[in-house]
Amino acid sequence: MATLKQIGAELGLSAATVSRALNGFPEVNKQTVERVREVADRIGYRPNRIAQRLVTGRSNMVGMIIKIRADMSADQTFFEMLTGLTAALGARDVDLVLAVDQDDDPLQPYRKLIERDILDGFLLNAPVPDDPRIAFLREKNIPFVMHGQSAPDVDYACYGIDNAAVSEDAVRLLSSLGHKRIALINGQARYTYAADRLRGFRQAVKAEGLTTPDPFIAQDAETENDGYTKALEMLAGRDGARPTAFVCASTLIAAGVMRAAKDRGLTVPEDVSVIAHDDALPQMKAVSFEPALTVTRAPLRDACAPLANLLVDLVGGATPQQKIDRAELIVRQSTGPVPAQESEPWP
Amino acid sequence: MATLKQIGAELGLSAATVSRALNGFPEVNKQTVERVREVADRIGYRPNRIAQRLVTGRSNMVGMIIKIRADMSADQTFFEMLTGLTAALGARDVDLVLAVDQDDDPLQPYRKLIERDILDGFLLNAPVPDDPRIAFLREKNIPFVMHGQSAPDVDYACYGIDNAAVSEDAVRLLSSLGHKRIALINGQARYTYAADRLRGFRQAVKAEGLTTPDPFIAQDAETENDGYTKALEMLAGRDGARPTAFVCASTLIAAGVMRAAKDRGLTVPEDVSVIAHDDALPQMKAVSFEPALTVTRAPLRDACAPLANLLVDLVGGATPQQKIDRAELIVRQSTGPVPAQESEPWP
DNA sequence: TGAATTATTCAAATCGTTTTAAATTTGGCT
DNA sequence: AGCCAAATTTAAAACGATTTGAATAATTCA
Repeated sequence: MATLKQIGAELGLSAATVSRALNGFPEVNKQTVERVREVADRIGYRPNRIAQRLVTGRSNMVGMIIKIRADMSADQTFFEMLTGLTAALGARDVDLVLAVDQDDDPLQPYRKLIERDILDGFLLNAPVPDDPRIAFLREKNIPFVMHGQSAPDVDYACYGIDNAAVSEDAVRLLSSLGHKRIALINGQARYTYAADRLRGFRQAVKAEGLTTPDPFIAQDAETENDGYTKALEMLAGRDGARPTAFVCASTLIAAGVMRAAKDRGLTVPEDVSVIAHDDALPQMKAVSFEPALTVTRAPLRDACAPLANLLVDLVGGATPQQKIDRAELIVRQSTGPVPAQESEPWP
Repeated sequence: MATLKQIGAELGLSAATVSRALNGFPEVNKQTVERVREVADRIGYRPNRIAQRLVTGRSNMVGMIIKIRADMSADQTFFEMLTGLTAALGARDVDLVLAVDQDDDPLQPYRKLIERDILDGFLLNAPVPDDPRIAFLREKNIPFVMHGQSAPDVDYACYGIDNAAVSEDAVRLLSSLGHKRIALINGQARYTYAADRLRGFRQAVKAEGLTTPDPFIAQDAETENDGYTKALEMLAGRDGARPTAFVCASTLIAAGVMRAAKDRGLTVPEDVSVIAHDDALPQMKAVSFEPALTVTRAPLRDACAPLANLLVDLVGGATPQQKIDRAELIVRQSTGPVPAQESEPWP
């Protein structure tokens, strides 16, 4: 392996000058920079990361803990994030070290990795209210960036979408189409994102002068089948009134809802409108639904670069920044005007 | 952070002696070792990995590339392996760096990580015949361990199970129960493991004096639904004869096969016997099948420690070792004697 | 007791880079 | 020529561990 010293020897320069030349310091003679670059290229010089890290005190590695659910099912979103994050971090010359959370104690894997003492920071995801990881990492003074946020106003670095607005946009659209009976099939209630969606939903429903009775708000839906069974139940109705519109936590759930509608002999969007939040996962494309699905869209992949950059900057000494984007509302064919005979609010 | 020098200063010793004391060198006075240990414990000394790595030339990190399928679906087995591998590697003080294979070129992610020059070796999985990664890594002289093997006899480090024997055991069991019409629903044909299973199946069928016509050998089954549809097809029979037994690549596929049998009005094991290979994934437990599933069992989790140890040893200079274990045959209730009226070979 | 071992310990080099402080060269100006 | 400032380069220290070769202390043997 080529070293700075070797390059220096070849050119009659010191390692220090070579280092500066390659790192673009302004005080190096332009011709010298040229010559150094040329030799470095020729012999294929690559800086020794370890040496670099020893002296800078940074490792250029960040960690991420994967939380595996009790049933060990693989999280579809995980690969999407993993792909995007390794690419975004790689662009800034940072590597991702993964570990798995298999304990009951959510902090244990962080402790283990911190003890190793080779990571510059952590990427956190799936925040819950009062997430214990935040206090823990903060106390240890270890940089981290959260995907999403554990509460509406936080002062740690985070990036995510406005989940309350996601529901609000959906409800407003449906209300403008005349819908008065809007159901929600929400995700895992323990996560903050779901709490935010629920809050936004309730607020928007109220703001539109409507109500949604509890039986028509479902929590903890995950699979297509969850969407199917919950929608089937809801479509049985109450006192002869059934929801005319569904707000779904994911396109997967929306698929289940649409299947339920079909099984009940209802068509979308003539009888029932369906809108979902779309993480833009490759395997569940909203456009290829029949009819094409109206969504609030915020590709998970788009979060990767901001998260990576936020973290790398933070490690570099920047101050923690919060960034909350708004999901895009894309109206397609799964939402339509409320059917005339169903345009009354809940009895 | 505590350093060797600090400990030495406190005890009036040189850093060199402290280093040796902590690393158990024999030439250090026992009392000295005691005193050093005591101080190190008290101030919570942890060796600086980076410094250690600079001088030893090792990084104590190994890489693994995750291949994501075209549909981006998460591989169920991946999390199981990831969990076990991080634990097994961690026990030997090694970290796992992950990257994602998203290119058409299977070598690209390896190139990128190698270029980074921070990894001691690689863990490979899902070998295919003539796997290009082998020649590539070998040429670059980078240690690696394969989970499974790309061909029957190889000279690189690997650990796996005897996949030909898996099928042979299954066929032999079924044959001993009188079955003459045995079907195979195999996994992804492009992988070596599936080729081995097919080879073992054909050999065993022949050895038992039987045949299995091509329509009753299915390839590329992955999901429960694949198992369902392929079994449904096969159970329609040929010239009035249907398979009396199924050998399945996974418990998931077996679940589909059993559903298909049920839909055809057949009961397991009275009308149809089902045997599967069981990777012992937590979400698809063979014992909780109705009836409990007969399997060849080789927990994926059990492969993690051998793989980790093989690789760490290899990095440490050991010679590449091949280890092939035999899966355990566990007879439960899903296999039984062939029904009397179906005990004839294919017409 | 003195010499020869043996058991401990130490100073210094090493790994390859970055960075500080000092030294050298260059150029401009009087 | 002489002097000052700017431009460029260098030597050396630093990061924190391991390891080599040498030095010192403790023991053994004659």
